[in-house]
Amino acid sequence: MQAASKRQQIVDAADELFYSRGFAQTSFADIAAAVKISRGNFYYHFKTKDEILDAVIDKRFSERENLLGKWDETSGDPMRRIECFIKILIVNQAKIMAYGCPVGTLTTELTKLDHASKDKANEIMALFRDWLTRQFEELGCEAEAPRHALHVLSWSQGVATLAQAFKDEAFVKREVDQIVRWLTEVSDAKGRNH
Amino acid sequence: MQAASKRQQIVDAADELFYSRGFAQTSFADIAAAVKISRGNFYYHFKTKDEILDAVIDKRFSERENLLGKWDETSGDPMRRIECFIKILIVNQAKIMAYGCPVGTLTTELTKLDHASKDKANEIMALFRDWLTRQFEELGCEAEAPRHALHVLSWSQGVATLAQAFKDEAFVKREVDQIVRWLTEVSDAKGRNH
DNA sequence: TTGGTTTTAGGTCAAGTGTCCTAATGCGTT
DNA sequence: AACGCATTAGGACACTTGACCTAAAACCAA
Repeated sequence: MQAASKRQQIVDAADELFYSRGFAQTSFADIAAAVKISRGNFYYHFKTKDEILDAVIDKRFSERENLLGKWDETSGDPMRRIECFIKILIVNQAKIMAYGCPVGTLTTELTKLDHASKDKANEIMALFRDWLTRQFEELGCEAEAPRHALHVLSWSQGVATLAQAFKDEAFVKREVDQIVRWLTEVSDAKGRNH
Repeated sequence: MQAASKRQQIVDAADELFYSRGFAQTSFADIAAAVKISRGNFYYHFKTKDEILDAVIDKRFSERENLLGKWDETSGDPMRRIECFIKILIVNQAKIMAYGCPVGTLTTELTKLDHASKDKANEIMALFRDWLTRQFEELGCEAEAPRHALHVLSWSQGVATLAQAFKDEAFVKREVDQIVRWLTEVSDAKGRNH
């Protein structure tokens, strides 16, 4: 009948709302209204708010996992792949300028709430970190790979935060270009060693 | 009688709580309990929650303003001053790893809430940006000064975000060293032009 | 049609929220 | 001692929250 199951619709709506308003500031009623169901029906699908949060985190995790996996397959060059990662800042610019990075803002909020699922949310960040580490390893950076990975991740998080604060499109573009240049330097430095 | 006025005590307590738990998740009762006053007495000092928020933002702003001003006076070298700014990440490491950057997390939260005082909070970030711009100008970077300022600010925000996520002390130290090295390069490049 | 499962609507509940009021208390000045 | 002001306590209010229940509706297989 319906394209997506009601449960999936709820998770999708909650995902959007948690992103745009924050987890704590999104109520059952908000989500229910977004999916156009009653609050009672809502309870049928999810017993607690934390249950929805876990579902949203699971969704975000697997979506990111799929995206990274696709990049692994489509572009043979690890350097290209890291570039893809960085370019998310451009692709999702509008949303990032409005609500920040979905991953960064969620981990920050859940940590402040000292929420039971904060570690689970952090795993998305760790997914990025580990994927980036693998890319740098393939690039020939053995010992430096984990450090480079954190560097790129940190860089992009900073750009997202300031993009939200100042809404400066040129700044985002500039920083992305700069990361790519830095990436080229790292890659070239490795190339000279072979 | 008391060292600080009751009003000041309330603002201080609210400042701490807004930082550690977030604005929306801090209730009147929380603040009242922290200062050991009744909720009714609370209303005598502040009529609305937004009024407290504004007072907290004012406090944070002037505190940062004073700190930057002190650096302007004590160290004659703009390069030293920017270094001081970056080293906050080390000085406040414990709190940053627990709650993130006080300025960054507040602007993020208020933007998501679409709160009336979000612009006011952003002014603290702008204060940093403008101060950094002046330092880079003094360093001899004319046209690049605003760009360098945003770069340093963005860098530090990224480090704060990841520090909170991964609690990796070595990472923070490494990134701080790296910013200082980058700073030296920028400064040296300018030095050659004279 | 029947019967059973899935799904829905609507209402209730206790707890907590920001806001607001009033009465009482302390305290310094006269 | 008496007055006036600043400060405090405690409760009331209207409202929202997540959680929970029950009964009706929709659906589907036998």
